[in-house]
Amino acid sequence: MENGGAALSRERLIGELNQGIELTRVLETHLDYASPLEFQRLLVRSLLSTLARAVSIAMTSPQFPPLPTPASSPCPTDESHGGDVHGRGSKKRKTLEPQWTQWIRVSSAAGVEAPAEDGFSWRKYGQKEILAAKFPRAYYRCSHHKTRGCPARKQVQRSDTDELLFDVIYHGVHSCGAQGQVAASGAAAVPPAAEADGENSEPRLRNEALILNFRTGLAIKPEEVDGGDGELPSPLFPLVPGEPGGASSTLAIAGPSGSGQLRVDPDFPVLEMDLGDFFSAVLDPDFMGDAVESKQYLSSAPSFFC
DNA sequence: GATATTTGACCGGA
DNA sequence: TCCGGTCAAATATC
Repeated sequence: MENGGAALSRERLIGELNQGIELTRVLETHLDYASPLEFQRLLVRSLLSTLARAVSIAMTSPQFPPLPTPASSPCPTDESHGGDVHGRGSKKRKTLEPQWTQWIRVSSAAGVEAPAEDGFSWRKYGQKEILAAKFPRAYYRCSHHKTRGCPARKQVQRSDTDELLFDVIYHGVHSCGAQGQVAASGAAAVPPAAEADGENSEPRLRNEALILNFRTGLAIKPEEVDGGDGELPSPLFPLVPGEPGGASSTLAIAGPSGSGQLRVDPDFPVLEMDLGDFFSAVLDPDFMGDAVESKQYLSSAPSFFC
């Protein structure tokens, strides 16, 4: 309750640091691809911006609640803590899995009960009415929770203010390494290109492969762009694959830049860009030559991997 | 029949 | 004691 603010700051800090990791990874990827220097420079700039924000959060919120475990890495290096799986007799262990949390806002087409797939296979294990919320919160865990002990979980809750928006909170990271199993869930799975390269895919392509998944059928509406002065929860977010038939799903980012656009840092307005170009360019270096014009890009790769 | 979802109950932290 | 998170039996769907 009274720790809500500090906890939120901590989560935001984790999110910022996590973004820094992802930015570094993307930068590394694009170094491999000998991407334009300007693009690489912007990645570095985004990285610096993210780290600066992390430092700012840490400095303005000096009293973070102590972490229950000494884990300093966002990656679940050891799943043995608390024996997350098959914990008979202990039905609640929310403090045993700090790892990292990510706030995401996606909006789906009207009538959709839940945000579309985010690249992983989830299994719903509970739903709860939340006191302060109009809509119940749904609890999901990775489908490989039992078979592989994957600790990844997520909470999905419809926004009170906008029924088309969903707040998705991710807990933990996928240790199952099954980012490609979306195909089993049907919609917008692995695009032809990704499938073709799947056999020869390399580790460095993991993020690209995941995000390429979202490029298929993804419709982004750069609409209702309205400035604001709030804080951006985290530019890191899973994307929303559209309907197979082309029905649009809208990706929205909660934050000062409103829906349809991503602003990396309020202090760096130069890094504001259109999402459609952003995804098509950043997430697929092969297309950069076509997509990169005079805009700048940065990473938004979901941080599900270690 | 296998798998996924729903839902009420239980547990534990605050 | 309240409330959020999880379990697990019942139910639905494929």
